[in-house]
Amino acid sequence: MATISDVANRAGVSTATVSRALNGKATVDPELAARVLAAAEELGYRPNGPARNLRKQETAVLALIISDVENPFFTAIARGVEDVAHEAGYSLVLCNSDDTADKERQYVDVALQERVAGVLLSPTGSAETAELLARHSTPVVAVDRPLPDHPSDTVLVDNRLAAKHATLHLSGQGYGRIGCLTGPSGVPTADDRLAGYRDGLRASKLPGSASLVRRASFKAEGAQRAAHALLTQADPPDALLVGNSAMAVGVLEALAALRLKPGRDVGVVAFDDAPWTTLLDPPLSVVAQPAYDMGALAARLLLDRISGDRAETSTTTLSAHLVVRGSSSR
Amino acid sequence: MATISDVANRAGVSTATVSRALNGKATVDPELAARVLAAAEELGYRPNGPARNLRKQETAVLALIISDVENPFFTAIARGVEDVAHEAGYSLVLCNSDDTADKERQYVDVALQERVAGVLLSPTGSAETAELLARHSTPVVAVDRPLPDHPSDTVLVDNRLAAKHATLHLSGQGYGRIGCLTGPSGVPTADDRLAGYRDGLRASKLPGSASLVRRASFKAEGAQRAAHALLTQADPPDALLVGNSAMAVGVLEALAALRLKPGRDVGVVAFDDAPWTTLLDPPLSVVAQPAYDMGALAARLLLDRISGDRAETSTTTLSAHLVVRGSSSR
DNA sequence: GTGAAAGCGCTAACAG
DNA sequence: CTGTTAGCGCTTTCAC
Repeated sequence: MATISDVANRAGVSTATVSRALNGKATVDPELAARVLAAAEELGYRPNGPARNLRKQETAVLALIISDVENPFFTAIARGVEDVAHEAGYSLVLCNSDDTADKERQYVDVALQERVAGVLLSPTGSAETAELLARHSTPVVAVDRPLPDHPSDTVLVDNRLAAKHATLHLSGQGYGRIGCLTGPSGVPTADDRLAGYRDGLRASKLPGSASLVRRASFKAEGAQRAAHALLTQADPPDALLVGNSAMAVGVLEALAALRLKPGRDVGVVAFDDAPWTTLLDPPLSVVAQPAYDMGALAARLLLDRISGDRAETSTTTLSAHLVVRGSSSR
Repeated sequence: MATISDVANRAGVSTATVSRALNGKATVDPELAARVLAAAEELGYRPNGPARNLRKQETAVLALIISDVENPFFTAIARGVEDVAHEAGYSLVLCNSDDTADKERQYVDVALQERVAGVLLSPTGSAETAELLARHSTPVVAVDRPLPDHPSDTVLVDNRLAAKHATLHLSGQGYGRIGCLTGPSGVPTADDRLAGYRDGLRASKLPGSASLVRRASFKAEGAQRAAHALLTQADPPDALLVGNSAMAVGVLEALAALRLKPGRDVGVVAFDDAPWTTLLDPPLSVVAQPAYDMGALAARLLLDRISGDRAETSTTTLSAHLVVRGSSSR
């Protein structure tokens, strides 16, 4: 592949001039600049990224490490990140941690090695990753979940409050035995939603009970089993607060299998909005999270930090809002 | 950040030895190797990726350029790619072209600059991109759509045949005026599905008519408008073949707004399976594409080509299969 | 088995 | 305004 000196030879100038011309530095004779541009074009010249990055000691790439590319919540975040990154001339490397501390550490490792300008992370909660990041000076912002132990810029949503509101809504609709299906213990979003659910129960003077709560992975399958167990036990719940939209699929399947109708038989509110929720009969009530905005904001914070504009770390908590549809009233 | 010579100093050896030790070359005194490893650990040393890439004239990263991270079909492909890439020690850079020739070219450009080992591309159809790729020697494999004009390794699905089967199925269920809602003209998958639909019509001796066909972007919104127009015209279709799952959402919304029930009033088959399709009443019949497998296969082809194992380019066409559910029978 | 030294392609002083 | 030159951090001959 053509190098800068090939271009220099062809244009009859030095490599320095080529570099200046190609990078749009002011001080280049227009005529020479034109010759350089022409030569570069003819040769199909592309600057060698690694060489440039090595020399400049910086890259124009951001890494985004999320737990699941197939989860619409995270892809919406990715969209937000990508739009502002792209706007600012940065590329985005997307990585899947699968919510695994090990894969997460591996990806953080390569991000560090490749000397990315910054990393956006939805942390699994592994202290090791946080440690790793803290030891190096690469700017980081945590999205959706905080980075354990080490303060960093963070963009969260107020899951606890949203869960409380959803629970109060259910209670207000006359459901008296509200259950909760949330994610794995230790995952902050899962724990916060559970806490908010308990807040809601308390505020509406409803009885809480361990038998009304189940945990599962944030996937459809586990949620289906958990919902089935919950609904077939003695004294089953008459409403369910569900941890995310993938789980909602499982819950709805379990309901259908038991010939229970959302709303009429069992009130349902799930976290995450999705385009298909309005197609159901009845449509699904949801807690909509501002995923795109979270991504965009996180990217902006990261870019600011990269350019050294801010010193103090900040935590921004966005609010989610309840969208009431048919599945949460009889 | 610590460099290789910091490590060398601390271990009391040369940088060459550090390099050899860290890369697991056989010929290093075990005792020295241990000292090197210890020093590297203590300093939190990470090899400088750009420097290494520059020196080795190669990188361990693959670029995947798709039109939409929020489209489950493409994320499933990404999953397949990522799993095999990761397995082979490669990282994946994911980029969104938004089905825009311009963004696509831009991303191909950075991929070329960063000297990625190879690129996987779901081409928009822009000849310019194909040209660009062909001029440089970076290995490429096209996924889901062929690269215009320039032969390359390609992984496709037989959209045409699948569309024909779906149409025949609809006709077999007694629908006599089958319509088709497909993607933008020029997008091969959209055109192939339309062609297959026409094949199906012909094979079942059903009348074709321009008034039964509409094009829209592969998104819900446009599809909703198009479906509404189709269904409110004189002599509306009694069944619809729909281009993808996002469009299906729009179509189903249009149907609901018109108080038309899928299956009973209008038969519906849509491309792409999705977890929520079984939650609908009636459940949605779909053409399921082997997206994950496409990604995995494409990645394997690319890896083979990178290691120079193959010379001839190949085109692999996978088949999609019809999943019959309630929306395509009365 | 180990070290010295060259050089990957580029940018940024520094001279002219 | 342009060219010469050094050097980013690493791997890899080439000597020893």
